[in-house]
Amino acid sequence: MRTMDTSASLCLASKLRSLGADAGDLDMVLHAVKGRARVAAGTDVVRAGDIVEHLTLLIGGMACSYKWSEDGGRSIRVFHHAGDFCDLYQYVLPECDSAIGVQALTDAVVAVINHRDMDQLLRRPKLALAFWRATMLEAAIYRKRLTTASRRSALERVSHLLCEQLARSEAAGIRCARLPISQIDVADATGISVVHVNRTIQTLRSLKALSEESHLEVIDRKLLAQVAKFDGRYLDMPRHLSGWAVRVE
Amino acid sequence: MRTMDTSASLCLASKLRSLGADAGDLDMVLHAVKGRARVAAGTDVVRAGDIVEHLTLLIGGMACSYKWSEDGGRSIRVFHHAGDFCDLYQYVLPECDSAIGVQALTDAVVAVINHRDMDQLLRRPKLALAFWRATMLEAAIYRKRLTTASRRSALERVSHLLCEQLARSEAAGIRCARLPISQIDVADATGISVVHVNRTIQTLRSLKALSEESHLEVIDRKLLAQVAKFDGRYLDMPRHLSGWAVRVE
DNA sequence: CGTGCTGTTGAGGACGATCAATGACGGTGG
DNA sequence: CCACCGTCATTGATCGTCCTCAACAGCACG
Repeated sequence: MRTMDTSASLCLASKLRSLGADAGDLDMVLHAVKGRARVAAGTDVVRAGDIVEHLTLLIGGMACSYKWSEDGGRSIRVFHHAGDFCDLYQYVLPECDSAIGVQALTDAVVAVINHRDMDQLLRRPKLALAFWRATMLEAAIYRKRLTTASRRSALERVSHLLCEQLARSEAAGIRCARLPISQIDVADATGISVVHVNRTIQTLRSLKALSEESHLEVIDRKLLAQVAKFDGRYLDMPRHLSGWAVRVE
Repeated sequence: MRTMDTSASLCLASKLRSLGADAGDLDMVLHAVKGRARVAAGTDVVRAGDIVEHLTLLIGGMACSYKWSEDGGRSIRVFHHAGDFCDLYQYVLPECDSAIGVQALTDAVVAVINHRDMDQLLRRPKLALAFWRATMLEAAIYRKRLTTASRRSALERVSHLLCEQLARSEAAGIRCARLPISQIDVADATGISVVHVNRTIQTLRSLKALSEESHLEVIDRKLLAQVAKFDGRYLDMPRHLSGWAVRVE
């Protein structure tokens, strides 16, 4: 394994294993992963509009997929955590939605898998299913957000978003209550105005769910989850597949 | 082909072909399709909570996937048209989200493919990719709706929903301006209150985009698409893959 | 020491939810 | 045939959430 360091193979391996891949599968994937690189916070990992010939893999740090809407606003579709594939959809549906960009929220580490190599990897049925599941997991996130987005109050939406990111960053092995997300990011991800996001966050602070500091730091996860009506099971699929112990909150 | 009639094999075949499957793939799939059945409008095709051992295929008619939310309201996640798989996610992610039901909106015809047979089908790489793409197409719908849901006005959301269903029913080979959807369905799908959906539809009627009758009938697609800021390209992926001519509106 | 970005606060107003009632229509049983 | 019921569509009135505009404070940056 010259092309990958330990942390990289660790986060990718645990992810794929949890999706049902076996040891042989993992080995093939790790051999296909190329071009590890550092990206500074705030810069684009995948530029909107580029035609990509490879799949981008987020090894470390946090990023977001966004799109510019007609009216000039940025809309964030989803956040990415260590181990996530940033543009799997580009491989599955080439030429579709190439206007999506991926931006690093923190200093990040990325790697790539060429689409040509993906073709080979998918000849392994279990691996194909694992990749399929990865996209389904993302779809489950969209579905969940869809119901929360159109039906719930700003307080619920914001706290649900925070719960989701916290749960996912934990699933990626990072246990940190502070999220590297600005209030503007929250606004762009929820569709709520920045001003109202600010007031909402202040409400969460007064409830003692978030810290008083100006960055986003969760101090009472249980309360936050309660406010958000957060039920993380929709993210737990990997745990089920891999037969891990059910999480005890 | 004893198990399927012409229309059934037609709609399924054209769908899979557009997703990249070849003739041999199609043949295998058609052999795996079993148990064709009629379902009356209003009844459940897939009962919420049931553990299904097969994949349900909508051959004819229209249906919707819905879920009961905590507060007793019904939330519609997505509408299904002829040729759609109703519960592909159940195969990919067993035990996840089994609380989703599928209800027929019109008299419908359904068939099934056993999960065991799916395992066999997926050994064919092209077919696996085709199924993967089918779920990605659904995910694209969720993504699109996510941005419209959280950012746009009721008028845009409702008209966008109508445009989407019209485009999809046309993609399924049905060219009919009348949609078999009640205002309640629209409300449950958009997250807007029934009362406000009604007022919104009246606005669309006064704009001459919808007919004056009490059912939903589109009389000016162009205007509706304009109001909705509808760009159907996110649904056009099958056309791209199959190299079909680009649709001329 | 300006410049730009993020966070914060205030005031006014629009959009859409909610509650409540009524109408239209088809089906069902008398 | 008609009274009754359930479902869906429609209308009015009130009210709350959240958007918009506008201004300012803190902080990092050159």
